Amino acid sequence: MARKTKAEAAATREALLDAAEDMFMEHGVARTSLEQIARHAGMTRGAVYWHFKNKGDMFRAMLERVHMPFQDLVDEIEALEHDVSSLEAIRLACLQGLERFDQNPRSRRVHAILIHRCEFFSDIDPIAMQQEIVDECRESLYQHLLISKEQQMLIQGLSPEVATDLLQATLAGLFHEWIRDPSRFSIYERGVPLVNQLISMMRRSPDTSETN
Amino acid sequence: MARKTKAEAAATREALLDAAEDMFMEHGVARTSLEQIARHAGMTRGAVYWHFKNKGDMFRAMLERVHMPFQDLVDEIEALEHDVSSLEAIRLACLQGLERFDQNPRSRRVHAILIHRCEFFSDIDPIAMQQEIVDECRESLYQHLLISKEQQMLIQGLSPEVATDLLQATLAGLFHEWIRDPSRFSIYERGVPLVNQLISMMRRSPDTSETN
DNA sequence: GCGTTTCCATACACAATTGAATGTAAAATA
DNA sequence: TATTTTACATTCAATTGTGTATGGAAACGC
Repeated sequence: MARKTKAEAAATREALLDAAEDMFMEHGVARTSLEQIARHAGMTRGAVYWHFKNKGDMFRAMLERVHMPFQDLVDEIEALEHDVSSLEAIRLACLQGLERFDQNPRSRRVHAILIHRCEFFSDIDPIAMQQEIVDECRESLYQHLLISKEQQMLIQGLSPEVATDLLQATLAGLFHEWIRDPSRFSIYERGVPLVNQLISMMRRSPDTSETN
Repeated sequence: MARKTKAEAAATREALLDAAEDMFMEHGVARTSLEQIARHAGMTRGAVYWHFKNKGDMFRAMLERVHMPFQDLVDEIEALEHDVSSLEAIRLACLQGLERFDQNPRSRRVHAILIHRCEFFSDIDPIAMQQEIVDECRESLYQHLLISKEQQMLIQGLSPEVATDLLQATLAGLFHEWIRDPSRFSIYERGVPLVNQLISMMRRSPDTSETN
């Protein structure tokens, strides 16, 4: 086989990852062989074993193409329109996140694979990967809700801990419900009223003069 | 091999399912062979193929041992202590469900397998199974929240649809967070304040005289 | 008590993957 | 331009899992 340009080689690498996404999504990770992936990309297993160590390595590379921490969303919001309360920043970051998922089919597909199309294999632990993502999001939420509490933005009797549990659970539940079959509804359209309703129920009304 | 008593045969069937749960949980469904399951139960594949058609059939049987619809919980609540509002019935049913999960290790394990330890295989579609469970729960919640709305139990501006989305998402999110690693926290201890807080935020306070 | 059925072990044939070894022609490099 | 890498394709050996067929002894029906 003729050697390819560096650019061409990079292109086949991407093509292999695209093919992997396709096959993983359609048949599940365990039930797709490297042969199937290679064929679907118009190559052979030789190409796969050149670019990746094995299926686990391929999976990892697939995930790295769409990684997007929640804190980055908050940072973007706070950088863009400053002078906004932390509770409002959270709300806007959530809405922004929903929009991203709604409009980035690759991110959607990869997350669907991570959650519903794979189990253990080789040295990859998808559950641990999900845990990492959730923990990062949760920690970010908690930090901002802690500030919200200090800023007297939360209704009385609502601790930042419970608020975090509530928001995180709601977002996770919505996400899981949606990712199970994204064609059923738009996560954005269902999520926006959900987030707004929840945040509004948690936000202290400014006129009342409650203490703590 | 000698023939066993009917009782003995039933016992080995249960033992095989127990072994399947163990191995599925530990290594994932795809990566455990029927040989491994049989060995772990102290038998051979002959026993497996006698009691079950194949791995998919075994999986289905495993699920049937722990099936528990949400509506049954509500029915139990309403049968036990009648004269309770539908919103309160939902709340109690949720708490009851949390307690069940907390105290039934088999149910916990099987659900963990369904959600995190399997993907497609043979004629089994785990995602569709999850969908069925969620849809049943969702429909039950919706019916009762519809009644709650008619009974003027919900705060103004909260539709039964959004209330359903909210409750279902929260429960699902909590459940997923917990099932990912049940040793991290007790779903009951975290869930009780979560459910109470959410329901209380949705419930209209009785003294005010809002309309609709 | 006798035939039949049941419950399971053993053995076999078959297919599917995997990792590695080898080949090769063009691109890089010097 | 000569040499060395690179980017794959092809082939091979080995493993693993599956479904089925067969056998045997004890339990069950009568």
